Amino acid sequence: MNEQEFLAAYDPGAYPSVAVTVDVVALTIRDGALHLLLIQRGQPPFEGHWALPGGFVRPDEDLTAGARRELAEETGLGGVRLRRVHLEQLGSYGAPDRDPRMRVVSVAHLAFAPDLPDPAAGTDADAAIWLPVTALTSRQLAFDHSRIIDEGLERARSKLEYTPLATRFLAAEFTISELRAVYETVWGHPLHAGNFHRKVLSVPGFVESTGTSTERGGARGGPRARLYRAGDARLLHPALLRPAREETVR
Amino acid sequence: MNEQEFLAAYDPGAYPSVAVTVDVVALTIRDGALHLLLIQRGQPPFEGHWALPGGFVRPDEDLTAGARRELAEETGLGGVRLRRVHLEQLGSYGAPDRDPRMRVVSVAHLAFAPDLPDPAAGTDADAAIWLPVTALTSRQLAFDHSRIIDEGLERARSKLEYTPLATRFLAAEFTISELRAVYETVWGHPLHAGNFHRKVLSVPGFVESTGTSTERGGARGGPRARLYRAGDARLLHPALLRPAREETVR
DNA sequence: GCAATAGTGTCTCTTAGACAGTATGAG
DNA sequence: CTCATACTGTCTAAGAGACACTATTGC
Repeated sequence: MNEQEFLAAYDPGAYPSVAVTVDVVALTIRDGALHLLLIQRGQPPFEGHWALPGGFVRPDEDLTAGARRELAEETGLGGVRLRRVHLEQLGSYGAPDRDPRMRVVSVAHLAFAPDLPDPAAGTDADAAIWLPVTALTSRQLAFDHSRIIDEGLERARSKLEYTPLATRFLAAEFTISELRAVYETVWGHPLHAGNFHRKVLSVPGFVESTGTSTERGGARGGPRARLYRAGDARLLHPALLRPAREETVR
Repeated sequence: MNEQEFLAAYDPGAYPSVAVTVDVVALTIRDGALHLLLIQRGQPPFEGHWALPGGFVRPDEDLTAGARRELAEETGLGGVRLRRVHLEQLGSYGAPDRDPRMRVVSVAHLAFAPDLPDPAAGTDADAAIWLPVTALTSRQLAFDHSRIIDEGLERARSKLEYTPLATRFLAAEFTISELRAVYETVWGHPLHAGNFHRKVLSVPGFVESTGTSTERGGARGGPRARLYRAGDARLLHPALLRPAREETVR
């Protein structure tokens, strides 16, 4: 914020120009597994590789608005269903050599979506799919998207601890078991059903009862479950902490 | 990531160009109060207003490297002392109208520094000061820096809960009381000395004993305090949670 | 009937926090 | 001496997690 800016006011070419993109790590749960929205690149560089949905931020749109637009384009979603998707900024990635063509700073976002239909092919011809995150290791991802995804997944795991955002993976009404399945899927390990149940109901504002129950019991038997919807809490207190593993702490 | 990019590979003028700056919310503790590094702008827009230190990211530097460079320029720091400063990315701010001259996306960073000398006037002629954060309300800040500072302060308060970064506000060796003063200053309310003491020592890897003590007791009497240095933990487990206030949760 | 599930009760261990108490050392 | 401070002991309440148990449903 010095002379350079002053000059820039009169000569827009005097500042170092950078391309800014928005990318989205969009997560959903399908068939009991965590899935990630990816597109297959149709052009070089990284032609044929998988990449995060994203694109250049437009002149008149905010960063988060750009991310929401990109998500809408790739999923074919709109209106109410898109509004149920949680979207937050994840971080910016701007290593000078991350794109071989030019200096690109990517503002990555993180999205939590309820189970969505298969992506409609967007305005562009790139193939888009929901890919299980367990299948990621064998894929060659474009740019530094592998790292962005890693940080997005860790953010997601962490967010489930202290926010009620797990409900964003579910329909408007859900059972405690379905909510538990979200935690188990995102955290990757089983939880104790009874303790989880009591814990969720004890956190103020996490869920509120609808007064109704499911029409049927579980697929393999069991009583009908009560239905809940998301409560008004924005933070969980006390939080639902993952069991701490020593290796993550040091 | 579509045709536009493909074109851009051949015509660097085809993508929407944006200026990218790095700004730094640099915090330190002086005289028992939390201080923030600000510079006074010498040019329009917002001439005479206070602003965060920052500037354009250079073509061959990473975002965080740019933030560290800006911090070094404004504080006159270098070498070992700069390396003791904690620096992390806070978030990016890119509302289309945040800078009246052109589209600017700012990648904000958050820095925790031990008590530093008064800023040397940097390469530019802008005045730089450490301002107590309590004095911020009466100041007109440039751009959206007021919001960036708010989010930086909240991030700082939150980070003290689950990371050992409070030690970054202190010298390499410190007493438990000094550490408690950091928490009290950043969180803005007093803590129980005895319980804090026991809690800090019980968290694995938070602090480790140096085996030495201070030369003198406190200014108003009392025994000499043992000295500690930062331990090897990167996360505190269990965390030191702020007492939850209902209004922050809803 | 059998097996799986929803939901509740109870016990133990850990932790947070309130409070008290002792030793030390500056003024 | 006085008093603030460093540090420790003890008690209580809350919460996490293990385990057990009942009731309900699909097959």
